[in-house]
Amino acid sequence: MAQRKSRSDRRIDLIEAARRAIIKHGVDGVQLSHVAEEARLTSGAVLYHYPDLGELLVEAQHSGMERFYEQRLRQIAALTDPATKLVLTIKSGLPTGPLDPDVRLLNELGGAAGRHRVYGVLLTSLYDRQVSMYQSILDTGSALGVFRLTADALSISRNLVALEDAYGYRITARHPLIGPEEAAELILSYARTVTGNDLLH
Amino acid sequence: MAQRKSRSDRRIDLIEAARRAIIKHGVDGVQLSHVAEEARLTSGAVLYHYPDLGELLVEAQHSGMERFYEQRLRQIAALTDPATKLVLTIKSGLPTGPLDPDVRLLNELGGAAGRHRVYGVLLTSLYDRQVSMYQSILDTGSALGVFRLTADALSISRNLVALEDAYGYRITARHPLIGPEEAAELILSYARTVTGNDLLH
DNA sequence: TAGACATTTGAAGGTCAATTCAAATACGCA
DNA sequence: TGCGTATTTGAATTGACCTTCAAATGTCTA
Repeated sequence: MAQRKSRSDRRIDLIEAARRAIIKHGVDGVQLSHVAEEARLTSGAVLYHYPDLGELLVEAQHSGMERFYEQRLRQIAALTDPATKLVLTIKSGLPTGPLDPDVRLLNELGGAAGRHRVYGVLLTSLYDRQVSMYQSILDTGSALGVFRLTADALSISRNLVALEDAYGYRITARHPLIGPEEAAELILSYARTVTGNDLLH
Repeated sequence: MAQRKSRSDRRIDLIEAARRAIIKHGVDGVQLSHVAEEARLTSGAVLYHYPDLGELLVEAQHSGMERFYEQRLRQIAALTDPATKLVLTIKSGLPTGPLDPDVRLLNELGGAAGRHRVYGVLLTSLYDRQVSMYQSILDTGSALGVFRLTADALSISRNLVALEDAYGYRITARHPLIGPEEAAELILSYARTVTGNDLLH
């Protein structure tokens, strides 16, 4: 028998198991048994904690997104220079490689968002928060005279997040010429143009 | 009984039916019965033409992509002015709204591309061709002195396609503030900066 | 240590989808 | 018109998954 765990501990395990299962089989392909296997439990045990698999999947996606977002915030929290901040933020939005689990998970949502309203809402809220993140960096840099923006900070931020997203897809799809470094360079090329800053790294 | 059709006609029908089914249920959620229903046939009839559902789905995605790409080429074929061409190309890469079937279909691939190599290859090849499309417009405009590029045409093209992709996702996910017009404006704002052209439309 | 309770298992059942195939049906062609 | 063949149906089989639940097992506490 698998190790017994408290309700809350087990739920955390199950959410992680669900994340792995989604990455392997897709939001619309995951089965109860996949999650059970990832968690090293039987289907019955999973059902005991989450009578509705759909709810577990939504929670898994939600927690995955939060983790991704908070990681990004944490990475720049200590920094002060807007240019350094911007460069690091761009890099933190890209997968480390085709197998990066966080980005893989987010990518699974792309298609599902069009079909399941919940996922659309989740994805939209993540996008908006990431935009705000960039916007505050750009505004600060602008106020300090480090950046000379060629367009409003909101539009630039929206484009920056959009670029991250798209290259995330390209990288997980294994584009032979575009990996994490190349993608970062492409986004930086945009960022340099619109900020008028060299953005050295 | 459903109308009898020739092998080739029925296969075309089935590919269209599969496209609709994928949009409704996702690549990993489609079932034989879904496709049969869309085609107004029984499962047996579908199996008679495509013994392997997986192959039908790949063909459906493939043909959907080709159609999307050729539509775009056709739209700009008659135009001569690079600026007009660029503007129209940008618009033709965006969905008409959250329900646009072509973009919905493509979006379904995003997640699957990380799991199924075939889909990754398909998606990558579409991306590369779209990049070439932009690149040729930029090169021409540059040669004519209409565009004054702030970076190499390849990088700009990659970013333009990336932006289209990403806003396609935002729109199908029903972002409350970003629709087809707003997305076009955002991409145009980038295009204006990097081409030094007003890109009026 | 014993009893109570929470968690997990494993088996049984029902449902649903894929698959197979013989029979029916419609079409092309002699 | 009638024969032969390609296409489609419908029913039967099989297998997979979900769901339920009684029993087993571990943990906590009195």
